[in-house]
Amino acid sequence: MSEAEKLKSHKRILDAAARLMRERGVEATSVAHIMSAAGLTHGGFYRHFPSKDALAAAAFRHAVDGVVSDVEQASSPEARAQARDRYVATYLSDLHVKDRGQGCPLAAIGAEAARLDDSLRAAAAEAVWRMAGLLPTAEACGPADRSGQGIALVALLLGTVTLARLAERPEEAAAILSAGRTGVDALERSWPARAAKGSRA
Amino acid sequence: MSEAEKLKSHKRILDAAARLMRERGVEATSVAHIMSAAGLTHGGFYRHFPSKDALAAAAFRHAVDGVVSDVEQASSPEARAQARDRYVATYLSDLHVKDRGQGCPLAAIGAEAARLDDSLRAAAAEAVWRMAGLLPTAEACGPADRSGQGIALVALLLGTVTLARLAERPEEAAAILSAGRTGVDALERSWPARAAKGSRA
DNA sequence: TGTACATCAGTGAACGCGCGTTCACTGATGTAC
DNA sequence: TGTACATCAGTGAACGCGCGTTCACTGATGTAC
Repeated sequence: MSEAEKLKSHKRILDAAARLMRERGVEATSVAHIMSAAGLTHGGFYRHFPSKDALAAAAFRHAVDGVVSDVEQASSPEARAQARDRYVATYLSDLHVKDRGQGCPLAAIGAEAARLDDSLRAAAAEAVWRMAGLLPTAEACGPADRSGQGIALVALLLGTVTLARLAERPEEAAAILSAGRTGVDALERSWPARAAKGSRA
Repeated sequence: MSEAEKLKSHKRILDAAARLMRERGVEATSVAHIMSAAGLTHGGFYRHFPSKDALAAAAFRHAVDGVVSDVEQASSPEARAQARDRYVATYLSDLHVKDRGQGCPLAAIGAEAARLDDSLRAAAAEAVWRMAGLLPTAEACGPADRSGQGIALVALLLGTVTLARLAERPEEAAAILSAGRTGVDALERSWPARAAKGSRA
């Protein structure tokens, strides 16, 4: 049992947890199930993580890494803009609605993270700002509130996929995704400058 | 034990379930806990509902009723428009972020509903269209796709509150709510007509 | 190079606990006569 | 009006089960000499 093999096991556990927790929820996924999916037995779990809560937080960060790395690692502004547009298109795709296990962890378990262990909540809160940082566009004219625009885009994306996952018929899900795309266009096109307190008339 | 008393018990169970399931999630709320909150013991539960799943679906609908009735029952178009604006303002309020137990069930347990019992999923899917029907504005010029606008507004509202609930510090939550408000303004102001397939350039 | 030993990843039985559901029972209700 | 009886909401013990976590053990690794 070399150190390298332990690291491999560790990664398999993280991968399995990140997938299963997004597919079934954090509470509904048991330590034994995760270990079994990683090709191990449940007893060895505590050689890798001090608790299920600690694993949940680590798995959440691991899932975020997998989802945002494409955009974050773009080498030029042009490549980044392209990766960003690809990210939005993939986010609002039929595949993302069906494949919870590899999708956005905020959409899959964000609401659950808010009421479970605090380290999981903190991991999810980090993900909010990390994802929001990827999304603002330069298209809005004038001194746009880019941070607010990023947050609103994350909220719209997350909400759209959450709604689409509730639809029974594929046409309903498609209509919801389409509405989300139109909404994204609107937020990209006309985002205002940072407003004085209370932006509503 | 009169029939009226049974109805009172039934309503107490529904009220307790609707609140607790929104506060703690469906799976994390036990039948015994709900019955105890309703002032009863767990054994009597099955005189009221055939299963916990059936209760979850009924409680979800009950929660939706409580949340949308104000707008749906408005007697005139003017009263309805006012109620709608109040609804949006309340939705994106600090109180809603803190008070999950009385808030929007889609924001609290929508993602969970998508992967649990099918009757719960169906109840949540109904709520999507019901809420989306309340929100479109007449402000957009031309033949706007009102149905899509309603869906996008629900998605943005739900997503914004989900993100705000993850924030640790009150200022972060306030910034997220403010971004959501600005986003709602943008979607109200400039929603296009129903687009031909594939609205992105 | 060969041997004794400490380390520790992984195993699988065991723990105490809370879950959803069942069931024999209680006792108040309302009807039949 | 008074009595016998069926109904059934609610009680609380019990069921089988899966959970997170612990622990004695196994056996391969790598170091000390």
